[in-house]
Amino acid sequence: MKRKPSTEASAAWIRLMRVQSRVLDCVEQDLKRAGFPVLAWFDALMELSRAPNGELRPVELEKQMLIPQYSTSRLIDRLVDEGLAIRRECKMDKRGLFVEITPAGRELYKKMGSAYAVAIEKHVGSKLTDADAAKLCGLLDRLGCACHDTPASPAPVARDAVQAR
Amino acid sequence: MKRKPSTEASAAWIRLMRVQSRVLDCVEQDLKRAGFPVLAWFDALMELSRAPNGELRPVELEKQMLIPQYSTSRLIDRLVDEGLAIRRECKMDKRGLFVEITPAGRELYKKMGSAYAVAIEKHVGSKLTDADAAKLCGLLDRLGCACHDTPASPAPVARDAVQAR
DNA sequence: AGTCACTCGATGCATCTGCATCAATCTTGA
DNA sequence: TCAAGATTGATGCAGATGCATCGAGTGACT
Repeated sequence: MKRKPSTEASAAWIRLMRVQSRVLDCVEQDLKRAGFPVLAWFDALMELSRAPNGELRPVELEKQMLIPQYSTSRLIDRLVDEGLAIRRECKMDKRGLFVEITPAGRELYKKMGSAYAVAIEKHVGSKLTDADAAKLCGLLDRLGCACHDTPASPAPVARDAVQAR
Repeated sequence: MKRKPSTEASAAWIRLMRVQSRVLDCVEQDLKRAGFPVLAWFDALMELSRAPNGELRPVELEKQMLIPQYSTSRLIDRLVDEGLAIRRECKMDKRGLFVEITPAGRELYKKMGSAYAVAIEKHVGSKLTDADAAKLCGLLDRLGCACHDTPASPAPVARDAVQAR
């Protein structure tokens, strides 16, 4: 019944953990050295700037980013503190609110996007052929069926939220 | 000019982040539900129990686990607090010390190992053939090497040469 | 020997995270 | 209509993490 994991499966697990940890670290360090905030901020700004009117309910942001509710709440706190977003009243549901990206937020999003693209190319793109990257995608998808991203996406950088731990 | 990452590379990056986050979460939750501590403890106990005499210098542990120095120091604190390891004097180098796994540590390592193996099989092994797992290993390995620090980036600050650990 | 640069491990501090819980509001159903 | 329950977002608290720095010890060079 409970077959032991094969050596191949174990090896894949170990590499999955180690390689992502290392690659994430490299990318985050590159961005940090360039004076940018953590990737989670970028993800949030991306979701907001894609949303109609540049605004979202926190609960929507939470679903997009796959992070816990309290985490969303505090992320919004920080974005608001930095003037990258504002909280707006939600008239339809007085429990809730809207978070709207500010011009400063859009500007940071844009600049960060370029640096991010460079970092991804440096730490991922340059090490794999497109065909191998596609193969890697296929294999990874089988491990986590929750990633329905269209590879045919025309966007330059990550068009989907990048999970920052 | 900075070449943009291909869509394939971006997709691979996104999946690498999301899938590992998700799989790690699944495995950690399985272990937590069974009453075990976090995986970092297991990793440490594994390194210790593999080492000759069941003891290692913190600096060695740090290299094996790829975590920062202070993180190692505090992980050892917790292991010692739980009676899973002890700190021993190091006569060869009075700056340093040895960390030695205790019988309780070995026992936890063993029990946790079984649960861990089941979880890996469930969340990784069962989803890939051995051949595919091997292919995945090969692709991931190519991402793992050398994150060399090129200060060639046009970014503002290029201060410390922080090496990713 | 004396100096200087370096390694090893610990720790103070600020921040971040996970967990539990809260108040306010909405929805449901009798 | 009103009570019961669910949903939304915030927060107090404990523990974890990142960063910088410290003190002790080592090793090399003069």
